[in-house]
Amino acid sequence: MPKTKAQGILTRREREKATHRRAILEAAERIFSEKGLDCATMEDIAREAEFSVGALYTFFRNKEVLWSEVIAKIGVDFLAAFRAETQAASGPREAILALIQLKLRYAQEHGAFLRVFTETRPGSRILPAAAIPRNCHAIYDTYIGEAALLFKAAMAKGLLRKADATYTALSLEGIVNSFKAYWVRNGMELPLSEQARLVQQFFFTLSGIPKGA
Amino acid sequence: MPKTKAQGILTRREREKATHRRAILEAAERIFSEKGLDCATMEDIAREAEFSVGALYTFFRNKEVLWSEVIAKIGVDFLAAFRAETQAASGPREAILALIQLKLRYAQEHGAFLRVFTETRPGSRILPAAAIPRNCHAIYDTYIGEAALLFKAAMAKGLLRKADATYTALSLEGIVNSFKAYWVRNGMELPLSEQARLVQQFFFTLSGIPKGA
Amino acid sequence: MPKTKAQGILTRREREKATHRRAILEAAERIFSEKGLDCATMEDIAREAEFSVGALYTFFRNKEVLWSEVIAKIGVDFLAAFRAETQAASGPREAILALIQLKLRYAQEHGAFLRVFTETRPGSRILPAAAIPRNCHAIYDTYIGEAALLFKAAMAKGLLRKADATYTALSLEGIVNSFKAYWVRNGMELPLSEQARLVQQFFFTLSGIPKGA
Amino acid sequence: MPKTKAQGILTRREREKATHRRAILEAAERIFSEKGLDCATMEDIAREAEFSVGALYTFFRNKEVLWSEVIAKIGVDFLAAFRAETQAASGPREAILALIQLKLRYAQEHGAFLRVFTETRPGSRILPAAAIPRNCHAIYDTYIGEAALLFKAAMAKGLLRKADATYTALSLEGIVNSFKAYWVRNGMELPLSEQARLVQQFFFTLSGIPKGA
DNA sequence: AATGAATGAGTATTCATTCAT
DNA sequence: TATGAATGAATACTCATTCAT
Repeated sequence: MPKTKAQGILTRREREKATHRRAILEAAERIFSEKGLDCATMEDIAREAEFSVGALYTFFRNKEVLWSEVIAKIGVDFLAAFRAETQAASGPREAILALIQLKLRYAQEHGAFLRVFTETRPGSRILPAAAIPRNCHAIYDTYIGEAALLFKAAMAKGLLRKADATYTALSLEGIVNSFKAYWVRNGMELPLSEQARLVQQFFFTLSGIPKGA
Repeated sequence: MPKTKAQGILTRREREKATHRRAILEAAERIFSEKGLDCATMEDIAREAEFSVGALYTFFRNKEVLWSEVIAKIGVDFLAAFRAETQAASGPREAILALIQLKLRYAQEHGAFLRVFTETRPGSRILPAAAIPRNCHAIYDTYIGEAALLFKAAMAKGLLRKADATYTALSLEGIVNSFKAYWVRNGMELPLSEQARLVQQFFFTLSGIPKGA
Repeated sequence: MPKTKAQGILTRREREKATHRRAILEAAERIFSEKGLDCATMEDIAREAEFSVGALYTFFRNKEVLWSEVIAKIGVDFLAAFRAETQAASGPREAILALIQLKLRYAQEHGAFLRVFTETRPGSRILPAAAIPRNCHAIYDTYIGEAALLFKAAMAKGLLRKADATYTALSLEGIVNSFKAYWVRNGMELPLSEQARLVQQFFFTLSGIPKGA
Repeated sequence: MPKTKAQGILTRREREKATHRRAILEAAERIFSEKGLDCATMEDIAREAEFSVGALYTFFRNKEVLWSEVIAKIGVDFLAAFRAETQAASGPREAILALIQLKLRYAQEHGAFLRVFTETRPGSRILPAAAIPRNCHAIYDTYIGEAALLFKAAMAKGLLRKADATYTALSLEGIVNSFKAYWVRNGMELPLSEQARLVQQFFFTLSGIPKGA
């Protein structure tokens, strides 16, 4: 039994354990985002993390749990970044641009992962149920809800045409995904800033209100 | 010894073979769209098709090929339907509505399948390469190209704001996908017609040009 | 689908399948009786049967089922042999001798297997429940019940002291097991006939009624 | 530096060590008798003992050794109890009853453990050899030898029919085991005293000499 | 001595694919 | 052509054992 210690103070042992856990999670994310849940093997992940297979199971009960934690981590991180960046923006227009940039950056860095949040079917032969999406969907819905508020503000300011805010948020989601996939499929390696510019320009052309109107 | 036959005339043997092939393809589509490439087993498909596993291999070299043919079939069918329905439409506005309805119907009937066409990563532990998407991407690109022409015509008629036609096509794609996923995730079982109405209304609110402008 | 055939007539395919199934069952029995349920591996059994591991699963859903079928087979065979041999005996005394010989022979040939029938605890890390013994216990109880009738007849004929017939049957069971284990532990390799003679002599000394009484 | 100490006087350290060792042994017995050698894990035992896994290895080289010590402890305890209780008995008849009670009590408390002493085959995938039984068999043989003397005395007193004393001892062993297993299998939860009465009555009916003979 | 995280060999099970009939 | 039994490589997960602290 560990010796008594002040609360909140982690022993070296505990700090190390936390570090290792994080390392495994990060390795898992790299492997999963490269191969997907089914194609990634626990051995792949162990090798990437430079741990033994057994170690993975010290931290995560099984592959599904590991997957689910990876997903949740990305979702939580994304939500936090979304809040931070939109609040830091000087106005609705800038916040929308920040959102576009964020989505593109995450799509770039986390591969097919973001898609998981909008996935509507099982996706694993191990756990046939859709247990994972549950918590993910909640995070995603929160994000969409907050994004909708942002669009509402933009509409109030006369930056966007008036329309249902949630559907507007979903529209931007869909447009970013669609454009991004198009660029990847066609091997167009535009810099992120250019990608963001294109999406923004297009979105405002579509739904923006012309200056002189 | 097969009897000599006029070209274009199929023997009973050949007709049967074609029928069997089609039956397997259809069974495979049902199973794949329910379980996905990795979770579906060849035995599942054989059972659904009421053939033996061996029979599957007489028609399709391996699982990947079968998958790829299923995908291609859907793509080809979709493209044909797209052409038929847009050409039958009385004008660009009606053609766009037809396109929306078609996409929603396919999403409904073919589950996550359409997503495959925009998929940018492997997806199977068997053939890790992205060999499949190749032909699929070609079909998809053709479709996007033709849809772009449709949007160009709509812009020329003053129905839509002027913008890059391809990106406009991609936008509609993204919006339909996004909305559809949202409805599925939230268990909203709207009738297809209502779904189409919502998408259309929204798309035109976004990028349409008000009557009086 | 196999062509229609007269009922009860097996095709070559079916005959072969039955043969293979039997071969696997026999190999499994050899391995299980040498190593026990937990120590025996499916690969051991496959090697012994000269089949692939996969083949084992064509016939038996999993290791537990295979084990359980092996057990059941031995139990059923034993019961059949018990009935055949006791009915063939010229009288109760001879029937009891036949029973003793049979038990000793089975103990010899099937190793620790018979013990399974009297096992009262789980016995496998795979299936923690005691699902297997269920059917086995039924077979064993049937055997004990029929053996009791035999002892009742022997008592009626004045060959054995009067006592509860079931407990008498259990007593003989216990004595045979105990003696057999003793001989094995001490490396005494008596011929079966001698083993039977010793048990019989002892059992009748214990519970028989002296001629002159 | 350990302080010098008189022989036979244990330091606190040594006393504690002995206590811990005993605690582990007892925990191991509980777990082993519940799950058996193969199904019990070192972690199960550690948890039950409220020690770490590592601690188990400071006292016992490996699982087999721990198992073997547990077995030996039970055997040694049993032998001691057997000697104490039979010597305390007022005569052979009472001693035999005490023996029956003792065996039934041990069977009750130690589950399938006693069976191990008559086990004639390996029993673990770890150490495939039969190394363990060695010492156990010696203890068991000693017990059987001493029990035989007891039966010899009973025969001399005219309480039992004359027969080989060792086989008589083995017979009682077998009868107790057989009856006990029968009761457990059939869910009969007789009190120990009733169990003992039944065995005793039966044993004497079988091999006792009627009063009037 | 005690801890418990890390190791990695071992095993049941699945499933795409082949091939004799 | 069609069958389906047989193959065997692949993989998630377990657990005895070690060892740095």
